[in-house]
Amino acid sequence: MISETVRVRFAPSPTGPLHLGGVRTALYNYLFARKYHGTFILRIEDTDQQRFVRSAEEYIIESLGWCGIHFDEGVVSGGPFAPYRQSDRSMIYKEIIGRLLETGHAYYAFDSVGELEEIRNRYQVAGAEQFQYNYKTRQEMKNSLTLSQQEVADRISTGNPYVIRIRIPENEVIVFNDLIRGKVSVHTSNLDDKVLFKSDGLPTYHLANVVDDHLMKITHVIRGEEWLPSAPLHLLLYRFFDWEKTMPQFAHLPLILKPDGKGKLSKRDGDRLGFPVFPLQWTDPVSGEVSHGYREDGYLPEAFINMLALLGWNPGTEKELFSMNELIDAFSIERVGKHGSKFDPEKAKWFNHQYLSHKTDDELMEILKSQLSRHLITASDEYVLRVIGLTKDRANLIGDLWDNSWFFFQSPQAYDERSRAKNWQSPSGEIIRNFAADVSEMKDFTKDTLHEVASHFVTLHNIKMGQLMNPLRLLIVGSNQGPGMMEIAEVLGKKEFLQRIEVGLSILG
RNA sequence: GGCCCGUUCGUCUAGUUGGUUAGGACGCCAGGUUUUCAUCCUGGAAAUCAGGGGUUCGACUCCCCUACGGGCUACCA
Repeated sequence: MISETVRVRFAPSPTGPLHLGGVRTALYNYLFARKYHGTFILRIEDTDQQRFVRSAEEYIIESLGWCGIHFDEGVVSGGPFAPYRQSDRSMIYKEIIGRLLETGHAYYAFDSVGELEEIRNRYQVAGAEQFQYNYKTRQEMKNSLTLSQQEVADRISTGNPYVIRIRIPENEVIVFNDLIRGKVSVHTSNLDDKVLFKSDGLPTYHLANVVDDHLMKITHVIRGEEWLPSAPLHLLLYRFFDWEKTMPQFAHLPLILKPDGKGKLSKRDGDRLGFPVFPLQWTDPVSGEVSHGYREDGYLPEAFINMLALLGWNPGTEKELFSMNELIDAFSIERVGKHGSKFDPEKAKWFNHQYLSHKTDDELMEILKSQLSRHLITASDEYVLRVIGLTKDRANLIGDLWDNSWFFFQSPQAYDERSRAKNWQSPSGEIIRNFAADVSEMKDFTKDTLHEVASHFVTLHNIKMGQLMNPLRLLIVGSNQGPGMMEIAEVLGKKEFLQRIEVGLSILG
């Protein structure tokens, strides 16, 4: 089925940070391209100068790079179809739209934004159906269909702002085959005469997208479901330009929905429910507002990608852990689901836990060391490695490495109130004091010998192991967390161990 | 409102020539391991396959209707 050389593109609009859904769209395009040994292109669709955000393009590139999604052609590396930024291609669109004007498939329209708004209002007040600039209404509007040729020429030459609209044919059914949904059909009477060229001299998405996909020899358009309703318009454009023979195939991806409630996932949901919606942290250049990112929140890119890949696609097997190469191998557009998926932040955490626990101790050591340096702590590799061995199973996020092990590197600054209330009883002080005395006699300070001493101690004093261990942990760690008490003690060493007890006793009694 | 798309455990999903005890995963619950908290292991609850009609010996699988959900309906993408 896929015989020709595959060329696909990811074509984001630099209006802000790329969110989860955008990353997934990029990912599916990337997997598809790699799977068929095709070319993957990054095109920047910056035809909206109102919403343009300067730092967005850089953010998008950095995000996808972090994810391991790399481009063969595009704004970064260039390529045979440069330029890849639509604002740098405006001459191309300007020239090409002339063909549609000549063939009568497009026309000039002089109705101002204000006039249009007024008409929409009038329709609404009258309780009529929503106003559409279409075959029914275009005869009553100010455009090159209703105005004399002379007046049109005059208006243009005197600088009267205008747009160029497509002239949607009447009474026709547009049918196309979507790779994910199968046959989709729309009657042209439901389509409106969309603006192709704005009065600012730049094309709209619809025109630029079709022109560039054709010029860049795109074979498959894999994009979000929000484009499905306008796909028939795009098809018409291919026909009017006489590009139908090389028209790409379409695949419309279902959307990613909010975890709770209804609607598509938005930035607000992340803030509200406490999970990142963006791959990287984003600082809004205007408001200065900072949004969380998966990278900064401690997710591994492999985990993030794996999670995203399975949100809307599945391999048909029970395997769920996939490296990028495995994804490329297993991916197929036919196995992308048709319906939207609610995003589950808990599952994202689970994926991260999986990837973290599959890392080697050496890899984790490097990560923890970088966290240590941030806390101005230095420790030998050997020591960090021992700590990793004891704490790595407990981490979900990268930050947990430090959160679960900081007490190996510094003594507790405070004693957790709840642990204290639960584990520090009146006899605790005396128990610990006596135990510390026994420990100070020890020559061989290992977890095994400590256990022996502890067992002996609890038998002798006729107490339960917990009565010794729990308060001990409180003094050593500061709360009721962490790996086995004696394992911690062994790593800490006798001197540090006894010192923490001494300090703790002086505070808690 | 109109148009388009969709609908299997709470969530992500398997189920592709119609015949399955409707499978897995996350989460949840219980038990085990443990000196704590996690991890880990074992087990469990959890879908009348949105509802109703057909077609058929037989439908989650095919058709129709309804309901519900989502998207679009800008000189935004």
